[in-house]
This record gives sequence, structure tokens and C-alpha cells, in this order.
Amino acid sequence: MTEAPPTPPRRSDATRAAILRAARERFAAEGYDRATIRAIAADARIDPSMVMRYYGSKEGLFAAAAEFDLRLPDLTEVPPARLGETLVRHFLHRWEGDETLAALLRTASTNPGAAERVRGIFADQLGAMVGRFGNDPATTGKRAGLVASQILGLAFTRYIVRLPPMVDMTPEELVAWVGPTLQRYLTGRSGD
Amino acid sequence: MTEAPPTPPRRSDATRAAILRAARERFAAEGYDRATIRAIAADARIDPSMVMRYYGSKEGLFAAAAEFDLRLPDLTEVPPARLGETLVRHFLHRWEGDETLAALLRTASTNPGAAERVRGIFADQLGAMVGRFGNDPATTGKRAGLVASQILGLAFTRYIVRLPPMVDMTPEELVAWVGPTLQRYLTGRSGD
DNA sequence: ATGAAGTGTCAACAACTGTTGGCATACGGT
DNA sequence: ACCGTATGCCAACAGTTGTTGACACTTCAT
Repeated sequence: MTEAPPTPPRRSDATRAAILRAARERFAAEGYDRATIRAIAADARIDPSMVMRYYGSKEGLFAAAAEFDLRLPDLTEVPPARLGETLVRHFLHRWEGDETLAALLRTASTNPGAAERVRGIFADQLGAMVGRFGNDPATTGKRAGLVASQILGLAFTRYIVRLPPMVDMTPEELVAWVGPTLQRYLTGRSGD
Repeated sequence: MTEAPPTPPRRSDATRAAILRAARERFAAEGYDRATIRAIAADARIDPSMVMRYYGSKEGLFAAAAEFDLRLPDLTEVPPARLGETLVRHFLHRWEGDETLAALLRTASTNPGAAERVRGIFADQLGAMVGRFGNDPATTGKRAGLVASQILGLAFTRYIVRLPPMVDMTPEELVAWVGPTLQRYLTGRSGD
């Protein structure tokens, strides 16, 4: 798996990476439209034309920068009653350190392609996870959607809109409040 | 209160209203950046320069178009155990018919001013409502924030990202699932 | 009828955008 | 040492954007 690469690392790889890093920051902070190629190139200390050469277009750059994996943990070892709690903790930890999702959310608000990508991420990755539990298959889609609604609402209020109470609460407070919600969406029944 | 206006209605009022209607539609559908003044003016069948004359600037137009009131109902008559259910029903009904909030959410993702406005709406209007119940005042801010996180997550997944399960669920299904969540955020305790 | 204010159109501006092609330099295998 | 290729910068393009000012027509009180 991890053999020596057949082609030696090129000198431009560093530039490529610098562009990608700057792009993620700008996209996360300003969204797709306001993040200009010129600003990204300036952050990466290279010429705007290099961005085009390496990523083809702004859309290509965004596609490369918005690669995002929820990295859902293996939940088969978790006691079924603690699934919600575990999920919230995972998401909070996953997002505090990676601004890719903020970029994706900011852009998904106005860019159909990014919205499609968010749909894919949460339908596929979350849907697959929910389906792994023995729920009625007819409800797994809805359960995944509901989990996504609370998770994305958490992300939206805490990282995008920055609603003060949601920003100030500690991760453990959020786990204590939001965990039971996800738990009910995952294993509970409609109507409580 | 509702006397005859001291100044008779001007002829331009119709134009003003047409601009505002077109602006709300465009802002809701495309967000602040992608909604151009030229497109809005074309929708309203007037010249772009009229927009400037009547609203000063694009920001001024947005400020006028993004006026939004949650119109929270009087909840003092509602049985305390049905608060969550009532709230979800109200929000769904409030949003299906008014695209202003979609415009606000789309724009809040990238525009600091719009984000500030969303913060104000949900902190003030929701906070005031939550505070009206006899909870520990120390928790009212957090409770309002949590309610906002689930409500905005619902709006974000159903109206912005259009996550299929969230779009397909009927209002009553959503009430049955999300209602208990709000109920717990409002009157329950952390940790369930 | 007259003049001022209201209402609208047209053309243009300056700034900024993504994108392109040409040209210089540095690298790496021969 | 040589040459093709990789890497980088510069200048410019065509299109779009918010915004402005000049000019024409209408309304309406005097």
C-alpha cells in the first residue's frame, strides 16, 4: 500500500499544497463567490495563473479543496444507548480542526454543486451508518435526515452564524444536550 | 393608528414594491452575491438605476428586503407539554409561505451583516420567548440557542440544501419527530 | 400656462472577476 | 554542456459588477 511512489515527488507539489491550503481557508472564511482566485494566490504567494494551471478552473479548485469525509467512527463497539453522545462528540472533534466543512456549508448555501455534495456526504455516509443498525429500513432515510438536520444546525449556528450561546457552550455541554436528540433520532420512535 | 396617511400614496410606491418583491425572490434563490441588481431590476421591469435611487445601494436594498419577523405565536394558552410540537408547526407554516428567511440564511453564510441579523432575530425573539417560561434564567440563553440550532438545521436541510428525506417528510411527520426535541430543549434537562 | 418636483431611461464609468498566452528561468536526465 | 520540460511571473483579455450623472417625460400645485 504505502510503497515508494512510482513518480518522485515533484517540486510543484509544495505549491499545489500551498494553493490548496490557502483555498480551504478562503473558501471557509468567505464562501465560494467572495473567495477570489487572486486572493487565494496571494495567500499562497504565487501567481493567479498557477492556480489555473494546476486546478484548471475555480470550480476545479473548489472541488479539490472541498473533499470532505465525515470519518464516521466504527460504532459497532459502542453501547447502543450511547450512540448519540458518541456521534456528537465525534462531529465536534472532527470540525474543530478542519475548516473544510465550513467552506462546504458556506458555499452550499448558494452553489448548487456544493449543495449536491453536501447531500451526497450526509445521505451516503450518514445513511450507510444508520442503516447498519437494525431499524426498519423504511425509516433509515428519515432517521439519517433528522440526524443531519440537528448536526448541520449545530454546525451552522456554532461555526457559520456564530450564535453566542452555541459558541460559548463547551463540547461536553453540547454532548449532554444534543446527544439525547441524536439518540432518539437513531433508535427512538416518532412522537416520542 | 391606521388613519389616512398624511402624504397620499405616490405613484412610485408600486415600483418600490415591485423592486422589493423581485429582490426578495432573487436573494432567496441565489443569495446576496449572485443576485445582481441588474437581474432584480429586470424582474421588476425597471432600470437598474431606479434601485439605487430608491434604496441607495445594494446593501440598502438587502436590508429592506431581509426584514423578517418570526411572528412567534402567543404560547401562554398552549399546554406546556405541547410547546415543542406547537413551535415546529408554527415555524414550518411560517416558512413555507415566506421566502425572506431563505434569503437571509443563504446570505448569512457569507455576509457578516446578514449573520448579525440572524443572530439578532434568534437571540432576541426566541430568547424572549424562552425567558417567559419559569426556567432557571441561567439556562434560557442556552435553551434558546439549542432550539435555534434544531430549527435552523431543519430550515437549512429542507429549504437550502434540500436533503431528500427532509424535503419529502410531511409537516406532521416533522412535527412528530422534531417537536419532542424542542420540547426537551425548552423544558427538559441536560443529559435527558 | 409655468415651474418645480417626481419618475423613468440611457450610456458610461471604474473596479474587479476568471481566464489565457507569452516569456523567462530552473531543473534533471543525457 | 546540452536540451526538453517543469515551474513561475507578467500583461492583457473580455465580461460583469455596483454605481453615477445627464437627459427626457409626467404630474401637479400655482
